[in-house]
Parts: sequence; C-alpha cells; structure tokens
Amino acid sequence: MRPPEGSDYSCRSSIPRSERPPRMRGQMAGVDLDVLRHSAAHLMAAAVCELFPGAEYAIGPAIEEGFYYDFLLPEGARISDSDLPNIEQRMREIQGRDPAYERLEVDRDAALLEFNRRSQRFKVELIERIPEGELITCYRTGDFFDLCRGPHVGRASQIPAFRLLHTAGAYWHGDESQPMLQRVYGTAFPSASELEEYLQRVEMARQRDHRRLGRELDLFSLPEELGGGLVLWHPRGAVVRTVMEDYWRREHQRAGYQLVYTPHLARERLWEVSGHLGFFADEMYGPIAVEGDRYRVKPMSCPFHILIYRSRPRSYRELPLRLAEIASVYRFQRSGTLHGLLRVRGITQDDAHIFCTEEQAEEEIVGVLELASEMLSRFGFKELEVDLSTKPAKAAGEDRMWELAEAALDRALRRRGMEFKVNPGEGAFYGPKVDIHIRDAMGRRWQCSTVQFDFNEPERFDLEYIGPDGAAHRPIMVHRALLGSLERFFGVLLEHYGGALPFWLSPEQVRLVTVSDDQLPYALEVVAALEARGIRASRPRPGETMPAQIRDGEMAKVPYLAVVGRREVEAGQVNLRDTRGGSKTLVGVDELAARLAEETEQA
RNA sequence: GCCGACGUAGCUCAGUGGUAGAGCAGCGGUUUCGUAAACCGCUGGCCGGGAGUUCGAAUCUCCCCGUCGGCUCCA
Repeated sequence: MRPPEGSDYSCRSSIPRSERPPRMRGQMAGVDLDVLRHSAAHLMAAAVCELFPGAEYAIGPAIEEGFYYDFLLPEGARISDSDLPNIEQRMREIQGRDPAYERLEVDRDAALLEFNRRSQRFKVELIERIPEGELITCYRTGDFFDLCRGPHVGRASQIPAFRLLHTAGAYWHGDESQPMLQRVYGTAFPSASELEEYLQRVEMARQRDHRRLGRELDLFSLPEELGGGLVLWHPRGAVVRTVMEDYWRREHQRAGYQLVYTPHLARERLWEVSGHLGFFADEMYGPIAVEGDRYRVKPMSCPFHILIYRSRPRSYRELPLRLAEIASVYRFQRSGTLHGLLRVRGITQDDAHIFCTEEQAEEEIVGVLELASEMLSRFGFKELEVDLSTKPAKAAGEDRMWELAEAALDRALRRRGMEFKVNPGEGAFYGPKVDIHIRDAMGRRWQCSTVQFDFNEPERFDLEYIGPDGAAHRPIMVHRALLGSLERFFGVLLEHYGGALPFWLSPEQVRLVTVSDDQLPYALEVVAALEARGIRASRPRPGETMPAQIRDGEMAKVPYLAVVGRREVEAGQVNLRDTRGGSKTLVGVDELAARLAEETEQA
C-alpha cells in the first residue's frame, strides 16, 4: 500500500535535507563544535531575553550546521530577519561583559520553583518529564538561567565567530496542536575564517539549486498558473528525461521485466478494494463524477498491475512475473511542503511489481538490488547506504510470511555484499522493506530505491497462481522503485552535477562555434555528421562573435564546443574545447564522431 | 495547514506618498571577429490580485493568491 517510490514518504521534513552530512559535526581544530554552538545558542537566548523582556525560551540545541533556539515572545512581539543584526549586536555586548557559563546542580523542587518564578512554562514542562532521581543541572550565564545538561564553554568570550542566519516558525515538540514558537537559527565556528568558509559554501549550494539551474538551463518550470507541485518539462529537460527513460526501459527489459501502460484514473471502488481509500486517502485527490460513478486519480500503480496479473488464471510456470511502468501518479501534498522538483504533486514513478513464489523471493530481491546498484552507479552514485526495516508493532500478514520476507531481504543483501543497517520495527504495516540512499556531491543523503514486500494487497485482491500440485497458492508481491520519482531524481542529479550533466545525459552534447559566419556551411556539415552518429549536436548562431558563442556555450554547460575557423575548414577538423576538462584539441570530424559515440557508450 | 519573510520587465535587482528605472535577455541595424560578453538603437510593466486610507499609492492598512525559509537534529 505504501508507495514504492522514494520521492516523498521517506522524509519527515519538507526538504530532504534532513539527511545531512556528518562532516560539520564534532571536533574541529581541537574545539568541540557542538559545545561551542550550544553555548552560542545560550548566548543568543540571553540576548533575546534582554531585548524582549518576558520571552519564554523552549529548547536550543546544537545542530548539524549550527544551532537554534525556540522562543515564545510576549503578546504582539515577533522576531523577523531584520532583528537578527540587533540580536547579534546584543550578543557581542554580552560577550563584552564576558559572563562565565556557571554549572549548577539543583534538586527538582528548587528547579521547578525557579522556573515557575521566571514564568518559563516550557522549562517547567521539561523538568516534569525528567525521570525521578535523575540529576538536574542548570547553567547561569549572567542573568540568563537555563535548564541544561551542558557542557558549555567557560566564558562567553570563548565563542570566537557566530552569525544568526534566519528565523522560522516551529511547533513546540513539532506538534501542530502545540503553540507555534519562533525559532532563530544561527551558526558558530572556532574562527572567523571558518565561518566565512561556511557562508561561502552555503552560497555555492544556492548557486546549484536545481530550481535556479532549471530556469537558467531552460530545463523545466513550475509556473504558478499551472498549480503547485506540477512540472512542465521543457524541450531540453525532456531530452534528458527521454535519455533516462530509454536507459531505464532497456535495463528493465534486459532484467526480465515486461513493460506495461495503465491509465490515470480508476473507479473509486478499486481504491476501496486496494485499501488506498482507507490508508492513503489523505494523499488522494477527490472524486470525479463519471456517468453517476465516482473515479479517482491514481496515487500509485499497484492496483493496476494487480488487475493485469489477475486478468487470467496464472500458472507457477509464468512466475516470476515482473511488470514495470514509468507511471504518472498524483498525490496531494500540503502546500508548505512542496519544493521544486524535490517534492511535487505530479510524480513520475519508476514503478514495478514482482509477483513470484515464496521460493523465488530471495532471487528476485537479489535481482532488484543488482539492477538498482547498476543504475544508480551509471548515474554517478557509487556510494550507497542501505536500510532494512523490519516488522512493526501493527502489521498485516502472517508471522511466517514476515520471517520469510525478512530472511529473503537479509540474505539477498549479504549475497550482494551490501552493507546495511537494520531498523527494527520500521517496516510498513504490509511488509518489510529495503531502502537505498545515495550521497550527492555535497554529501547530502537522498533516498532513491525502495524494495517492499506486500502481504496486504494480494490478500485484498485474492491473487493466486496454480502450483505444480494443481492447487491455488497466494503469490508473493514486491513493490519496487529504483530512481524513486523522475522529478526528484532529476533534481538531485542537477544539484549533484551543478547542472553540468554527464555527457550521455547532456541535452546538448556538442555545440558548433564559428570564428566568422564564413564557416557556417562547414559547421552545418559537421552537425549533420555528428547527428548521423546519434550525437546531440547544435548549430552556431550566425552573427555572434566567437567569444560570445564560447561564453554562451560555457554557460549552457555544453560538454564540448567545436570551434571551426578557416584553418579547421581547410583541414577538415574542429578545434574541440572540453568545457569540463578545459583542454583544447584539434581533431578530424570522423574521429570526433567516433570518439563521442564511444563516450556515450561508456559513460 | 501553521509561523516568518518575500512578490516591480523573461532573469537579477534599484526605486519608502508626487510622471515606473538599470543591467542582462529579446528585437532591428552595423560589425565578420581565433577560445567566457563587439557596437548603436528599439521594444517590453494592471509594481502578484482585490478592497481601503489619501488630492495622489509600487510605496501606508486589510483580505486573498503565490514563492521562499522552517515546523524535535529533544534540557
């Protein structure tokens, strides 16, 4: 029932950057960064309390890239980004007074009394949640007094470099029924130069934001007239997508999958039978009236593939049956969670369902893992991280099936030599699963592939096959997606490569550049020769100076610029500028075509 | 959905109550050039939408729409 795709349900927070690299954490130049940042959070809270008397402070931990602190401000007050410089200024003033971070062990009653006296309801609540008998510690920094486990730096002056970054709303305990607090994010480093470096890194990440690249490289758009979370693939983006899909289909056919097509709508009754209306209704769009009947837009493909399976009696001889489809599905996502291509409502899922016998399950999983590794590696993701999630407390299906499926996943992973982490109880209610994550060039972690057993739907649709014994048996069903969603995978690819896609995926692989318009006819011949070899080559723009053409080509991130002037025309060559490697080589046209065709092959 | 910020030309942005601006892109012309921007000119705006305040609103107020940053990484 749960979607076999990695695009959406895997991430708790709106932006999959919850899965961040560990590299900024821990020790740095002999200073514990977490301690430094946690101390900076206290310093900030002290400043906020001075500037906004009556502010209540909630929690203020060190996080991956800095720290935050949550506040409930007095009625009518608010902190906006424009207040950040003032708060920073006040933090520096406090540093000038250089208070110590003074650790106090207090007993529960004294702590409660103190925080009640200070009207700090969140701290009171936190104390009440501390188990009886556990040591309670507080820290005093000048006038600021906080419940805190520590440790901290000795004095406020020992925080050499900090910067407040932005504000946000955050629910107390992340719970929508709780009050909305104001969160202030900041970061701190042992030196000004490290802070500067960090800020530059953030700026670099901004530069390679896929939404920006999508516009600059004319790949896709998400116009607001169209509606939130819906993507228009422009011609250049569509070229990339076509290359991805062609590759995907070829690999799947080679791996024994059969391709199918299914519609975008189905009668509501089908979604009742499948259980989606019970478990997934919140993410489905409302009914569409059709001749007195109700239809729903599909959020997943599984019921369709099941109907194909069920279209006639099945024999054990035709198992495993692997049905694959690059399918458009639509899921409602709250507007606040939409994010470029990374979280959309119109999703293209690279979906497949495997129907097999119990004995075949392990072999099938091995096959899926192999295909996933191969495809992800072809796209440039060699480092994979794998999670195996097992039976949760509430689960459908017999224990015997769970044991069988978990064992199949475990053995398949071992056979493939893949290291993995077990997440006990994290499986879907309908079956255990394996998720594969990739790391991009900036160290961020993304979920892509997912392989999920499903004991629920075969039951609901009463699937069977006739075994060698002549009796009916229930097949095993496995959902799996390898790229997750094409939208999201494309977004990740773009950011991973900073827009400079590998040659085989490049929307435009070679662009001809002329020294003057005199070489136009020759340039067109070269384009034709390259196109004849299946290379995506494009003609020069007449009337442009050569430096302008070079610059345009560089900015469009075309892998190769083939410059032709009088000398090249005479020699039947091009002067090939490699925009990635920076080299320039003279090469004959035939050789160029052969070389580029080969480069597509190996990738 | 909720909190906050933002919304001015295709893009990046300036303009804080008094005639809507710049650069790039686009279009037209001139130039025909050897590895990241030739030169000149022109077009282009319901200042996100609606209501209000005002003699006068891109600018102030309210509502709506959209986008962006976030919404436990637990003292």
